[in-house]
Amino acid sequence: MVNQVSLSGKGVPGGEARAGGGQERRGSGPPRPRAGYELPLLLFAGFRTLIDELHTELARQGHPDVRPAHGFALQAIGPEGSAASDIARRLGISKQAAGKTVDRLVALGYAERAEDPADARRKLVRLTARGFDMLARSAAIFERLRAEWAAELGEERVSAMEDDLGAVVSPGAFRLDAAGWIGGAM
Amino acid sequence: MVNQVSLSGKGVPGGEARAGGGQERRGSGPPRPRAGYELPLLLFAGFRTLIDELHTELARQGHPDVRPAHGFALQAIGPEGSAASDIARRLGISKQAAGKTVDRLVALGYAERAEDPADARRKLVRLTARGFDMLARSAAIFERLRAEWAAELGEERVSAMEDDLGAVVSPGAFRLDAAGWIGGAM
DNA sequence: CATCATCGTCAACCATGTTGACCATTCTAG
DNA sequence: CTAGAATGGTCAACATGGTTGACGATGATG
Repeated sequence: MVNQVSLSGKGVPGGEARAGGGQERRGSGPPRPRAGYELPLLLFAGFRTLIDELHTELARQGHPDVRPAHGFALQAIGPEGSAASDIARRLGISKQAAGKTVDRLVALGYAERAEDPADARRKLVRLTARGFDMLARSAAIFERLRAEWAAELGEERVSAMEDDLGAVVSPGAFRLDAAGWIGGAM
Repeated sequence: MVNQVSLSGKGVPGGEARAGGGQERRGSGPPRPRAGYELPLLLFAGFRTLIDELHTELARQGHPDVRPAHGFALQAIGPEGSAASDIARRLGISKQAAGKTVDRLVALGYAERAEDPADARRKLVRLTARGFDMLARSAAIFERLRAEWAAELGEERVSAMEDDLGAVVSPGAFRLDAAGWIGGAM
């Protein structure tokens, strides 16, 4: 009755059949489309694969305490620094939540707060050298991971995936408020 | 220095240029690959787009209180029902957390607990009629969403995306423990 | 100058995870 | 058969990352 996800096995719906190369796919069976529920799972699994590898590698390079949510927040701060309420707007969360996240980043040594001489209400949040280091390493690691996918699938297939996703993704989905989105109060 | 995500705009990296059709992409500029950080963002945005539309539609069809995490949990219970500790293993979370999630699903009317006659320790968690209804509607909605993507991009492009993701995704990433993964204690 | 908007923060709360501890039950070796 | 180990469920305490509501301090504007 219900289109049940193949859990309880490890069950990548079509993934275990071709772990090695990347050439002879599509050509065995009939071209029946996959079940609709597999697409979101595959997208999430792809995202998660990249993020997990990123953080494994970051941990190896001296950033063991960063969580995915922190990376998003660091991106939201930006090289120029931001006020907490700007961060909140960019992440799509309340300014109180942004304040707590900044607290956490400060505690981890990735950001610091400074007074804004132009406006005594604001407190500018800036990346520390460690924050910049983390961001630079992240960019390099993402570059490497994409290159690995391109080596496996072919550059034009990765580009096609990016172009296609860019075409169908709703603009609102391109927000940084990944954390708390899944289970949260939406 | 740092490969900064284009936030603070709305900034789908290459998405706003082609919101309508899906034909004339690839052919304008040089084929320089996108920056590596865009791929995970696009994958997540794709996932999120599908899930957001699913829940918008579910809300319209009489399931306004379901969260993405609940869908995962219902899938983990399965049509046959499961013990809480099985659910925990499938979701990759502690049995205590699974118990709380089940509490929530029971409170929402999607699941119920029953004694297991064969083992007095176990308590079988089963879907209610409402739970089955939600799962069936989810499957139908996912089917429709995939068809929309196929209409926009072409069936072979969607299939290619699925095949390619299936090929590069790490098996461990295909888990149902999406909730809490991003910010959590990993 | 009075009013209103904005910035940051405090407090209380919710949802989801985590460990550790515990009891009841079942399985398994002797 | 029984003693000990595994297993299943739950309670309690805590962390994290959200939420709303309230509020003081500051800045902008009539």
